[in-house]
Amino acid sequence: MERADAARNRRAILRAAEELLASHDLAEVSMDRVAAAAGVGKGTVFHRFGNREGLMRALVESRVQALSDAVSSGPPPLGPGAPPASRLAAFFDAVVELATRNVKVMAAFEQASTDRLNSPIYVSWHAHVAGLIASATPSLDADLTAHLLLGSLHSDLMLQFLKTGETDRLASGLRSMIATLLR
Amino acid sequence: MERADAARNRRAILRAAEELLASHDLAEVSMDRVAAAAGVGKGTVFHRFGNREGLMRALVESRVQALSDAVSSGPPPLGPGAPPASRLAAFFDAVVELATRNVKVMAAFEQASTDRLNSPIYVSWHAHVAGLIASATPSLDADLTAHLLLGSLHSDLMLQFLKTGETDRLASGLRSMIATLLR
Amino acid sequence: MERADAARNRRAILRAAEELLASHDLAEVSMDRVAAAAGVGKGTVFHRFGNREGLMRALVESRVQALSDAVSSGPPPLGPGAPPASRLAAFFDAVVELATRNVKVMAAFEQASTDRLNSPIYVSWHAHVAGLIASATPSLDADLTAHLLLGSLHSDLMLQFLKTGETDRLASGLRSMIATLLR
Amino acid sequence: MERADAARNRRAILRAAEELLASHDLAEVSMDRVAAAAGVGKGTVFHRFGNREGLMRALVESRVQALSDAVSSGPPPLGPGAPPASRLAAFFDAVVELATRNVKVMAAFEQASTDRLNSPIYVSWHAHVAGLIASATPSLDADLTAHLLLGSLHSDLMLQFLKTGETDRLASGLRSMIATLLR
DNA sequence: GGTTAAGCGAGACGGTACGTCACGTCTTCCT
DNA sequence: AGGAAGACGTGACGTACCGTCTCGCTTAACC
Repeated sequence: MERADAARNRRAILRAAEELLASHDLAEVSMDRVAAAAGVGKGTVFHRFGNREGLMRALVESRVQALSDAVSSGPPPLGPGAPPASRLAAFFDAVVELATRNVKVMAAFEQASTDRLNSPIYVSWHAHVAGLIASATPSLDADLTAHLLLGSLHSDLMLQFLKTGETDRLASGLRSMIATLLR
Repeated sequence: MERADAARNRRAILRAAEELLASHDLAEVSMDRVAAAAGVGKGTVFHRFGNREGLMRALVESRVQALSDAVSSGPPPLGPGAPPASRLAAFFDAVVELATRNVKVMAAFEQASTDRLNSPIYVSWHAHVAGLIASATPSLDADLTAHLLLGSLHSDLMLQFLKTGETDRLASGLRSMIATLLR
Repeated sequence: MERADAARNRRAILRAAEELLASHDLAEVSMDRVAAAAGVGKGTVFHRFGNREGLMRALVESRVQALSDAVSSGPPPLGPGAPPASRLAAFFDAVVELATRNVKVMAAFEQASTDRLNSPIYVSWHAHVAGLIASATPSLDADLTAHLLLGSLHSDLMLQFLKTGETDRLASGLRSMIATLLR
Repeated sequence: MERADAARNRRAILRAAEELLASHDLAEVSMDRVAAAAGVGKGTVFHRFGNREGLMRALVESRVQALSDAVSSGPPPLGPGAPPASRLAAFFDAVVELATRNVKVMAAFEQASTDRLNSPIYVSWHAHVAGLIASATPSLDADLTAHLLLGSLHSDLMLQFLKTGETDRLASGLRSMIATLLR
């Protein structure tokens, strides 16, 4: 079992990392600073998360958990039960909303990631999207189309639209794009 | 005017960087090594290109020049004259082909870039694509759609498809996606 | 406590620096080369010694330790017990001998030093010499005279006499000078 | 012949260097800054003075000229005519005074000099001092003693005494030292 | 409740990349 | 034609980062 202090430190680190990301430029959030801000030695951070990528992934995962649950077992249209096209639209709406609220975290993850396309999160998202596409419009190359759609979620684009406060323009644009493609 | 030796060194550096990128892992291509491989002092590299990002941008630009020329003044369908939809398809074909041949360079640029969306290349590509979309299908949010389409060209995706040799699957998928959207 | 590897590296660095100084021109002994010769990263050298001056000081200190011990607790005439004049003569003999054997190191230190007169070594030497002068000949301005005498030990002078193999001429000249002054 | 503008630039450079040395820390007086302050291209500085050492030497020489003249053809006791001991005392008084007024310049020269002991100025001073010593007290090793005495004039010591405003203590100490030695 | 060993915490340490700076050269232009 | 200007080349220095390693401590499970 994880010791009590270990759990406490894990939380402290995640929280410190989040706050630093929120308040500072990405490049300024070094592992050292995270450790210091968490009131913890650097070794602890690495012990707990392996490396920068691990920390950032953990950060993302903590923010993504709710969505995953909603998708796999929540109520429609996000969860099972609704028609694929609706689920897809709902999913991208949710993802855009999620990414909007956590741009810095997503950006940090992307930047630290060595193999983004094979990270658990991307893989699961891709599987979900591709599955929905396949059942909605079998004539499409579902696998590829899923990649292309998910490509729209890169943090730099999110950041750009967030800066001008047009995130819903992004969301609606994506939704109509999906609608057109699945027709 | 640029001095003769300066020009020679600039070429040597660009060439050395390219060769190193081709033969080594991206992380191993340090500025020092580029300098050494070019037979030039490290200071020279920084003097000429400012920083890593500058070098990588220059590298990309050198590879992109031909495409830019073809787009602005070459023969149709890439250049002016063809209907927008054809030009768009031709453009993405060309970009995929270009990116395929220079994945390492593109990846290096992305990784070193602090503000990809505002880099000259992205800006010009986006302007071109958005313009074509606007004239082909005025009902679309051209600006946004251009961003979404260009999002498909991230190096990690290119790399993935290149590894399995399916780059034409990517190209054709993109083309049909564009066709659907512009309809 | 100092970690085992740290101690090992410290020794390796000092040794490499010494050998490089012995075999190369002072200007060619860069921190990079020292690191490389020691089989150690450059960061390690700076981590351990702060900067060039720190490294050179450490080098000198390592060579000076024996003399310091002999002065503070060794047998007369260098150590306590002998009359001040003898101790002074013995001290300068020893210092000249020491400096002769380590000209390059002393020169390197002088060159890298920003505030030679306040370096621990100079301060301790000066205190020792001034103390002896004061007790031998109270009528002298001991503090000042100590500075003047120590001024004779600049590496450029040592080097000059070393080149012509006349170091004992220097030593005996100094000794007789001291004798005259203390009379 | 030197062109008029060349001479003007030479003067401007020397003057700029002096002012910079007076108002800034030695390490901050780079050749670039001297050139800029003189309103002149960097190439001009190097063209005129060869390198940093050359510039600093020129600076020192410009300050030392008057003393040299006084020594070789001025009135006693500095110039010829007075007994050697007096001339020596007068010389060191003059040098201390000179060095005091120009510590920064002297320090800059020392620091930039590769072979101080063979610089024209040191050589001439040494010859003068050694000659006087030899004729005043033939039993001494004049050559060596001259070196030892001149060793007292290092800029770091001057600086130290200048900071505490005790330059006359230094001068009188030196004078009595000389008196004792020549007796 | 005390003991102990395994996990944990802390940060010193190692190494490499990046970027700055200053010196000195060299070409190009101007007078 | 020679001097002025500064772009250019070069290497050294030092910083900052990531990730490792060692040593001391804590804690949780067991006696």
